[in-house]
Amino acid sequence: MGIAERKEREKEIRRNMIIDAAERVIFANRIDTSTMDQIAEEAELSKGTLYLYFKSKTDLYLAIQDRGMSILSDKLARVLGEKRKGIDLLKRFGEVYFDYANQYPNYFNAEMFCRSHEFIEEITASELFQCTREKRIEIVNFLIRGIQIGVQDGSIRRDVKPEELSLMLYASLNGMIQVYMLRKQAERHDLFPEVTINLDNVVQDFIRILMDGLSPQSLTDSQSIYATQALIPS
Amino acid sequence: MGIAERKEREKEIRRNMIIDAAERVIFANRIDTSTMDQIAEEAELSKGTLYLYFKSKTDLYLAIQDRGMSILSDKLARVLGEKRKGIDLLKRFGEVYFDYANQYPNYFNAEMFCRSHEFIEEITASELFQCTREKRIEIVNFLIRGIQIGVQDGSIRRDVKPEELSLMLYASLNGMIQVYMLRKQAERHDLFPEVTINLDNVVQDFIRILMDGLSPQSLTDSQSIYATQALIPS
DNA sequence: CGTAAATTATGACCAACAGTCACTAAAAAG
DNA sequence: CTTTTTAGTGACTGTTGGTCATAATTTACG
Repeated sequence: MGIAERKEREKEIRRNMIIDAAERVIFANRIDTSTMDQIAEEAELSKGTLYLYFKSKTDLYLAIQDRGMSILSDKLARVLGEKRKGIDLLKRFGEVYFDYANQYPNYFNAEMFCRSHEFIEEITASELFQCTREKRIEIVNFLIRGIQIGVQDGSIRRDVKPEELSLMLYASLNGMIQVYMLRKQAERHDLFPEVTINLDNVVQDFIRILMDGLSPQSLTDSQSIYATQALIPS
Repeated sequence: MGIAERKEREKEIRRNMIIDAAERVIFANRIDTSTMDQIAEEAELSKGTLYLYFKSKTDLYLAIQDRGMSILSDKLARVLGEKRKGIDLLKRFGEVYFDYANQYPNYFNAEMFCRSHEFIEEITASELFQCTREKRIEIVNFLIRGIQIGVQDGSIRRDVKPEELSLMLYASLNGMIQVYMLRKQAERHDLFPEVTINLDNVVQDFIRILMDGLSPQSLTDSQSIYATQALIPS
């Protein structure tokens, strides 16, 4: 039975080599200007072989995204390990996500691309999509955990619903970073030099404003965001 | 010289008919599965003619996006006309943007698509892009105006920088609505039925949390988001 | 008018590219 | 050594964005 296992391993290695080649090609250009022929050449394989390992070009990009999600998930897991107040955990989550996007802009792009195509049949059907989806759920669960901790230790207002708030944090920060990345790119290309915003602080400041909105003291009763008290999971 | 003017008008009309046809085709499917041949047939013109009016398929989509931006800009201008406290203006801006996205999901999609391709040479070079860019700047200026009003009437904390905050509001809400739209779509297709978040409230709640973060009372001095006091434009 | 010039429209054609498949090569099984 | 299974190949196909020589229509002008 050793042969089957060895073959399995070899297949995995080859698969990863293809992804490596795809990253080299796609990250140097863009997904839409990279061709499967280029990737095949970079991988020193024929095009047909790529299709033995990936259903489509999109599927291959999904695999790239998946690598990114793994990295991000690991980083966030480490944060959750730090013993902090809930609100500080959330802040750190935000900062870590931002750092990640800066460190791996190409993975962040892949994430954005895949998400914007998320509900296209082709993608939803892919196994890889399911795989990434689980990672994303894991990430959201980290957030939820942080929120629960914050509600219990009193650093986060008690009227938030963890599931909803986690979505908000993820989605809004996502939008912020997206715009941040675009502007950074514009800066690099010297487009729109008339715009002079200190980009590097603006994401940080956004995180702080959001955290302020989540602090218990920010809230007068009349402003309570929810009509009914949320059930706080134990 | 009346002939030149009439021709100009006729050209404009034909141009708009092409955009109409393109909307019918693209909104019924998606940009990437719609072909120029389909659009040409829908417009009852030959494909070559489309290229007399638009440089490329993307350019045509840019024109569609532009329509959306006009609608949005008008809506926001109307809000600014209402006499309200600054913080309430911002809240209304957010709600109006959200309503807009619900009312014209296809235009919102176009906006997202075009923005994600914003710094590709082909797009930046287009006149249409410049046109839309001006509208977007206009929109951001509405926000800035609202923030300035709020700072002056005391409904918004004084330490925010209007230019940066406007970017934050736009970008983060954008991210929120993006995710909202995707989830809505998932709901419609009955994907992931295990996720049970009340989507319709989550955007509203997000806006409220953000507004809480912007209220003057939300801030203790030690939490001041900016190390140095921002210059408040008169 | 009628004819030349300019404008507008056409659709056959081209190049690029994702994806396929009949065939070959290599490895494993017997 | 032969058969069977698995892995890999690259010429080929269908589709599509975009082009261009040509045709139709409109305007200018003697």
